[in-house]
Amino acid sequence: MTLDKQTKPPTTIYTALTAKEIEQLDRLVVFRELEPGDFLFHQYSPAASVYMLDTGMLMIERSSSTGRRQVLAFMQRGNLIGIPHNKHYDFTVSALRASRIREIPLRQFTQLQEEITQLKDNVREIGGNILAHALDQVFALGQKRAHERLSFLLKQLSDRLPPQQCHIIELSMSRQDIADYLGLTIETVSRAFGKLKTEGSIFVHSIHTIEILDMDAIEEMALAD
Amino acid sequence: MTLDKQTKPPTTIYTALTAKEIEQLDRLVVFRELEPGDFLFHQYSPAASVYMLDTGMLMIERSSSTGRRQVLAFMQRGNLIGIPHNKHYDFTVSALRASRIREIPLRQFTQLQEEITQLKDNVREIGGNILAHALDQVFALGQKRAHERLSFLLKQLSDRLPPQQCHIIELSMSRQDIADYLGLTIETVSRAFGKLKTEGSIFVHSIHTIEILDMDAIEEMALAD
DNA sequence: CGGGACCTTGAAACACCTCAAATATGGTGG
DNA sequence: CCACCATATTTGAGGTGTTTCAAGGTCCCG
Repeated sequence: MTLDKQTKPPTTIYTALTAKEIEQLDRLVVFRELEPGDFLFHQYSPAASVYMLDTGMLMIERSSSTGRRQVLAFMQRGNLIGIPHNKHYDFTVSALRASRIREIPLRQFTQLQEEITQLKDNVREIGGNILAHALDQVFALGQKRAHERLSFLLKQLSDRLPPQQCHIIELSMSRQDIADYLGLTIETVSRAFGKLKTEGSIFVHSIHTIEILDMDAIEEMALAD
Repeated sequence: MTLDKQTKPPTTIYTALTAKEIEQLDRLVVFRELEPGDFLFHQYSPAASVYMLDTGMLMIERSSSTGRRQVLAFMQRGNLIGIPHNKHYDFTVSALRASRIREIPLRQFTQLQEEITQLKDNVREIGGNILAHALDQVFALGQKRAHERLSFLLKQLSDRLPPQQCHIIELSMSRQDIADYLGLTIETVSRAFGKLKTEGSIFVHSIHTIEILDMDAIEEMALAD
C-alpha cells in the first residue's frame, strides 16, 4: 500500500543518534514491566509520558461510549507510543504479553528534542509512519474482504520479523482482538483462518502459531489490488 | 470519537503567528488555481511542496495497482496538504470545485519552521489532527453501518461550516466519491440517503444540497456508540 | 429537444453477522 | 500428572446488510 516496502529497518527514537545523545536520552528513561492484560494507560487519561516498547507486545484500542471497540494497532519492539496531540491520550494501551517499556516524561522529552535535531527528526519520521499505518488500515477496512484483511494483518506481523523466521508468526492476541482490529466478528475471523488454511496459504500449528506457506498469495491478498 | 469536540477553530499554519511571521511565510507562497477535476499532484510523484487550501474543496485519494480506490479525505479551507513522510506523495489530490491553493516549496517551508517555533508547533498540531481524522475514519469503516457512515460524513462536513448555516450542506463530491470514502458502493450510499430521508433526519433539496433536519439523530448515528 | 453522465430503484446473490452448540485450550487443584 | 473447570475458538444454520447486475429516472449542457 505504502510506497516504501520494508527494506530499511523502521525508525525508532534512537535511530542515528550519537553515543552521547543516546546517553542523554537514556538518562530520562524509566523502565516499566507489564504483564499480559496490564494497562499502560487508559483513554482520556492525561498525557504525561511517551513510551517506547523494548520487548513484548502492546495493543492500542479505542472504545466508544456504548462499547464498540476498535483496535488501532499492535505494537512491537521499537515502536513509540503516546506522541500526544491532545492533553489527554485518546486511546487505551494494554499488554498482550509480558513487556518491557521505556517511559520518558513528556516535558523532558520535548525539551531534549530541542537540543537534539536528529531526535526531533526521528519523532517526525515516526509520526509519519504512524499515519501511513493508519491510512493502510483505512484502505484495508474500506476495500478488503475478510480473508484479505486477515492476510493484511499476517503480512504486517510477518514484516516485523527477521527475514529468516518471517514465515512463523506467533499471535499474541486473541481472535476477538483480531476481529476488532479488522472490523470483523470472531466467527468471521475464524472462518477466514479456515479459508486460508484450506487454500494452503497457511498452516496452523496451534491457535497462536501460524506458518505462512505461500507468502506470495498472502501478500497478494494483503495488497488486494 | 476524538476527545475535543469542535469548540475551537481548527489550527492552520497561520494560527497564532505574528504579523511579521505571517509576512515571512507569505513571501514563500505561490498561488495556484484549480478547476474541478484538475489534479494538484499524483500518487508517487516526488514531494516538493506543501499546500494550504484557501477556497474550494480538494479530495485526497489512494489507489491500488488494480484500481480499487479509497478516498482518504475531503479538504476545506485552511487544511494543509502534503506534509511528507516520504520522498514521494503516497496519495493523489484533485479539485472537486474551483479552488485556490497556496503552494509553499518544501525546502523553504522546512527552513522557516526552524526560525518560527510557532509554525513548527502548528505543523505538529495539524499532523496530530490528520492522524486523529484517520483514526476516526478507521473507527467508522470498522464499526459502522452504511447509514451511520453517511451520517459520519455529513457530520464532518457540517462541523466545518459556520454554526449559523451548518444545517445546509453543499456536497461537492459525487456519490462515487462518497462511496469510496466510506468503503461502500454508490447504490448503498444512495439507499443510505434514502433511509435518512425516510427517517426525517435530512431533507434532500437537490442531489448536491442536503439539509440536516435532526442534527441530534445525525450526530448519534455518526458517533454510533 | 436530445444525449450522456450521474443517480436511484429493484431483484437476486453473496458476504458477513447473529445465535447456538460443539470442541479445543489453558490453568488449577486434587 | 490427571481431571476438571472456565474460557476461547470453531463450526453450523439462519438472518441481515451490502453488493452485484440490470433497468429506469433525473439532471445538465449542448
